[in-house]
Amino acid sequence: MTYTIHEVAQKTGISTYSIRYYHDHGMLPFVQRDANNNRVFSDSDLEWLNMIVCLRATGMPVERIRHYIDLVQEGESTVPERYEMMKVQQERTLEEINQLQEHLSTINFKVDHYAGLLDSHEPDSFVPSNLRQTPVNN
Amino acid sequence: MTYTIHEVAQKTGISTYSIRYYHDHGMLPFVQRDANNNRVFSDSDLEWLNMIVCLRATGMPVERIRHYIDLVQEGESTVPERYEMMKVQQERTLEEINQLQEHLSTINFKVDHYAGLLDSHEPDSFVPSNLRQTPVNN
DNA sequence: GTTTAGCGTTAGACTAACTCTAAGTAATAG
DNA sequence: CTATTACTTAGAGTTAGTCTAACGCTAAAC
Repeated sequence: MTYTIHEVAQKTGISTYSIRYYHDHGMLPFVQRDANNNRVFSDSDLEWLNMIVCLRATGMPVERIRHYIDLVQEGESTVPERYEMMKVQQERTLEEINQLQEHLSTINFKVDHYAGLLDSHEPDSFVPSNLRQTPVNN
Repeated sequence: MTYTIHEVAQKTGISTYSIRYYHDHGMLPFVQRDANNNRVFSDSDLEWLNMIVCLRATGMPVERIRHYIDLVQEGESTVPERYEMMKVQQERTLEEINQLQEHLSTINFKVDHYAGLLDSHEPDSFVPSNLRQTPVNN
């Protein structure tokens, strides 16, 4: 089964711009061309693309991904380096998730804060008069 | 208590470049200048900076953050919009964490895969001869 | 049989959010 | 009094796209 660039974009949710960008930067070395010079994607190219998306989304720079893909093509002797790369990425991603969770709780706090403010200004809600007009920080 | 830009960079882990960038783009409207035109940061500026970092790290564009900070300065009447902004950010961050967790399991899989490969090539490990030299995909 | 619509191509301009460099000022140290 | 240090600004450079313009090929419409 083969796909046009637009079909790939549809299937993966990645823009055609990005797909061309990845291809042009050596991250999709197996993509073929048809008689009309159009890119032809196979299922295995889609899998590669998914891997690229995974690595990008977890913060690996394009240049590193390119290097990783080069390593894969060089064969089994590069497994140790690939292993190290993936362990680094694993660590980085765990760290990133932790940070996001911390940021999320900051945001949760803000949401609750604003919800409280809005609630206390609902016309129907009762607020003791000595609590109205409290200074709102932010 | 006040701080120089380098002290702030140290305290927060944000580069002086970024701090100036945020200030220049209206996201730190309360930062003062000393007689020598150098930026002077207060503890409350540090808190603002932390909020900026939180919003940036969870994917809010600089322009939106600026807008948020403008809203805060406009006073209580903008609480509903700020509430909506924070709820959007909350939702987006939850989504982002979920995606990262999915990507992490892809990476975990790779790590295990490579660990297995390395293990089976350890000189001391026993591998039945009919299992050696299996084709390594990637 | 031409023309026009549709999908693809490339080269290159544009953008966001930094990141860095260069050139300048002002206080401080020797 | 000069040298170093800490800051300033303007503007160039970088990354990872994103978009536009100009063009090619094919297929359907007139």
